[in-house]
Amino acid sequence: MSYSVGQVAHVAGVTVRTLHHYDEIGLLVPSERSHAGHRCYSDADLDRLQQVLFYRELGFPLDEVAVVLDDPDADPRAHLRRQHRLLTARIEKLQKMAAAVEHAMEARRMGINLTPEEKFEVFGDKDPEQYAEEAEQRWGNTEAYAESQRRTASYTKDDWKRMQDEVADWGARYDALMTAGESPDGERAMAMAEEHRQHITTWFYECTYEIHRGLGEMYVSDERFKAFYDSMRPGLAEHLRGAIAANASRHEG
Amino acid sequence: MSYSVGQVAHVAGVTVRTLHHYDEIGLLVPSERSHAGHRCYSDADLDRLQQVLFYRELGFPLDEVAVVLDDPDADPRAHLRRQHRLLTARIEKLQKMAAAVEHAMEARRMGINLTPEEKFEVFGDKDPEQYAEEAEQRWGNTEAYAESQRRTASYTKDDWKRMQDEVADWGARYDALMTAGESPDGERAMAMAEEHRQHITTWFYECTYEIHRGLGEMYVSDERFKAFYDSMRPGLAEHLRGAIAANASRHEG
DNA sequence: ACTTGCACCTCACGTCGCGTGAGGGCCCAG
DNA sequence: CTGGGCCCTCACGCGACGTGAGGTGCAAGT
Repeated sequence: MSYSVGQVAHVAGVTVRTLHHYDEIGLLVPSERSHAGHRCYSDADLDRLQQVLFYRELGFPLDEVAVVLDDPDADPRAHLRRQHRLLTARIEKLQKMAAAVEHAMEARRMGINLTPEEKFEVFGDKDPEQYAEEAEQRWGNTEAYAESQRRTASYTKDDWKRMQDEVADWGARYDALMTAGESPDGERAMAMAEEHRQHITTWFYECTYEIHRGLGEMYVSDERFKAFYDSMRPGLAEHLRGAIAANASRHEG
Repeated sequence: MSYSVGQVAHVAGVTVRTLHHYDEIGLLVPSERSHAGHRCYSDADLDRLQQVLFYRELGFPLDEVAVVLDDPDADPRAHLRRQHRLLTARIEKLQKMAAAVEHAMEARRMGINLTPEEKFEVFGDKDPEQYAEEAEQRWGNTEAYAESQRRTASYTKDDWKRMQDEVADWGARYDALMTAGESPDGERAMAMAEEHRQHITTWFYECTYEIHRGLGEMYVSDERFKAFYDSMRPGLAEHLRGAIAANASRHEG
């Protein structure tokens, strides 16, 4: 029961050259060679290959992979545990990136512009506060942006305007709704929340209820978003958050 | 308001050399040069850099990044949408990998061994059925494995045995529980489910209630896992699934 | 018996995305 | 006028393979 390079390459989804390479650098040396000098991979070799590919997938350089795999006091259980940790960490990171993208989309939708630092927060590889002071010096005051940013905001023309109109119309109706004393978890408020979600979905991206709920929270936690909504009517951000949450609950549950 | 290479490198979390490289290959050419020949990056350049880094992060080769960014009929909205799609796809893939790792852990825990194909399913980059017939020829019948696999299963010795004993003990008590006619959502069954979860957590990895629920489903859907549990007592797999679900519900909600 | 074909082998050079100096210029502080 | 700091342009190196080029072992068709 041993497999040739071609067979291994096939099931593992790698090229033959890759297997040759791993042999060359000693990362995965087939446990046997046939009479004709052909590489013969055992089941144990396949197991090792699987581990190699796993760590490679997560961005480990091959020499480090060799180190972790050849560590004598790491049994298979330890590897599985480690892999599970790495995966969940990775997933979390991507979810943060996704949240950042949603954040950026919302910023566009409202014509709010982000500072350079915020734009790169997606890749959150540094302490955001650490360089805060330094950034002030480097980048000057925020007003400088407000202008330069407002220009860049205009790079979609017609439909950008149309979309803004939709938002304004929605805002006016939400204002009226609040004047009428409607509760956030009332039918009409939820309908407005749903319309809000639809607006995002049609103009930007598929906004799930889960995402929508996250946005609702952001509208009160992020000052600029709060300011944007409260400019339509004081307290609207807070009210909307409730409506979004109520609307999400009834659709999810 | 323009930034030097050093400043840009700092906020973006890349090296100066990287920026030089992107300039060389025409991927990100700073919109201006200072009197002394120094690169001056504008806000728009920063935006572009952010996009570049984003697609790079997701594994795009730089020339393809150039293509998507220079596509004239792709406005910023389209990019954000695309990025969101890519991220969610990526997250899903990682979650499947995590599920596969959990699957592998369960297989180890029970001494069930997987076929080579199954081991590489983690990287699910091919249609599993497409090569099914071919695989039969290549790998021979499953009985051949059953043996060769059983050997490899022995590569943790002492504590592997101890763990097996724990499982056996638990099985005997679950058997008794069923003989007593306990319901899956009864207190005692839930306690056994919780013990089951704890067993996994102490021996393998942090088994959340969500993961546990997934395992419960697998115990009835995957033949070998079902066979393993039903070998303790017929119908145990099904009963356990219910107990796990009930136990998860009371802890989550 | 012969060749055709396939899957394997070993060099060995090419590519991509940078890392890492080497050698030099601009400008401000001491 | 001499450092020190940040910038510049070559230009070679490296990791993880891709991509032929040229040769071997073996089963199947003519």
